[in-house]
Amino acid sequence: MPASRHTFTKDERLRSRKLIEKIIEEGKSISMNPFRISWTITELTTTFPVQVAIAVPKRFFKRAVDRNRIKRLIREVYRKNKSGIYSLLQSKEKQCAILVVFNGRKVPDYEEVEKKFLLTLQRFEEAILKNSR
RNA sequence: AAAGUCAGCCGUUCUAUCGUCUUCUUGCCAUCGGUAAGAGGGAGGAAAGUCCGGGCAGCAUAGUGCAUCCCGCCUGGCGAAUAGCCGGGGAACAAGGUGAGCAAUCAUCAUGUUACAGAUAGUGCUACAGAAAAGGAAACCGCCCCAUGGUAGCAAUACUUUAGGGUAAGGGUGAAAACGUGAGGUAAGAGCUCACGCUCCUUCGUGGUAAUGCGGGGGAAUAGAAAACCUCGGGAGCUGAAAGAUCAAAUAAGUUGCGGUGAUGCUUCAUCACGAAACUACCAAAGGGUUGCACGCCCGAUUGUCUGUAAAGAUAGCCGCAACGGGUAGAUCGCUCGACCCCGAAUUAUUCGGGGCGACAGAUAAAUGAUAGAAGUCCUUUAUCUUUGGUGGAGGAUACAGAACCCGGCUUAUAAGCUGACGAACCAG
Repeated sequence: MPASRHTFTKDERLRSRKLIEKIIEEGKSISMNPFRISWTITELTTTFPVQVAIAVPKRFFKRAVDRNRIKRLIREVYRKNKSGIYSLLQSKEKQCAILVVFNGRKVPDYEEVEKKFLLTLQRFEEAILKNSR
């Protein structure tokens, strides 16, 4: 597994309706403005340790262009900074399904997303560590 | 002129790094997939709203009515199209020019506008203001008559108070005041009467493919809005890609239970008897279909075996219903070229073959991207030169917006640029 590469292929995306429903029903979550991460430790059908889905609510962003833009920004930041989570989960030999929700009201720029999402990811890693003990 | 408004056209480009979906080729792992590399392709004029019309798919389909939805002047062209667009014409309306008329109004000219069937089928509505807002209703001011009191006057009469009545001409309110103008008439007035005029219906003649125009006769009515309901005419079977198909059987086979039929009546023919054929009814005996509803219509087992003297009964088969069973947000297909044109063949409205024309993203919790830099275009400012311009510097702007089965339209959103129209001044009055 070439963990150093910043890829984001089909298998790294969370594409199963069932799993998403499972996260919403029984997953744990942390919030940190403007992001919210929900996850559940489960077995996946892929060899990657994590599958991610990104959601932007239609309530706050009526136009599809805005929603697409936000999703793409979050995806880029995740793609470039996912290695920490990967190595963490691989060391625990676990797999995880994650749902990222953007709760802001304005379309952010790249710098803002990078700064805040990285912080959120850190909190997420800490939460995983706590839970596995 | 400039700003601006409206309509149409157009809808910037390149490089680097890191990524993404898809097709093909090659290598490796390995077996129908994974992975790596390379090459090709990867949002729009509206992809949007989902407002019309189709293709395609499934289900349904004798027929009629009701409901629901869509369309609404005529004609020619394009078109699959009763959609839409373009051209021509008709009608209505608007503010103008010219002419006729006492006037209302009419004729004509050019321009613009029109979801342009019906408000004279019916029900309801018409804010505010106003006395009154739709049975030809309504009396605030005004006008007139009669009675009565007062003042002035010799008197006629004039002014005036109060009560009753008449009056829709005038004023005022309003988007709109219930036909308009002129004359007669009257106490004052009024379609009360007459003439002319406006609107609608009908009939005859005539021009036009038609919408409809012109002329004559007869009749009726007189506000607006049909984008309030509605009426008339024309059209539409219903549901939409989460359609639908396939993935070992795929809500099948099979099993069980319940109900029914098996075994109704009548007519004709035939026989010693058994029987045969057709019809009808309960709605059959249960049930099903007609996919919004109703009427109506249609489908639907009735064929054997056994027991019994017979009546009848049992059962197979068949029909219907219910339960069990198997499946359940996974994969593949649909899913990416065509409602196009020409020729030939078969054949009778389709198929096959060949050629041409124009297109050629195919994702599925959602690919087509992110970051950095540069160019282009436009604006502001500034410097300079060979000054109606050119060349530099600095700063700013670069819209609306993201495919979701596919087409043809409509509607709405749009920076900058381009094109056209309107729009100032001047002249005249």
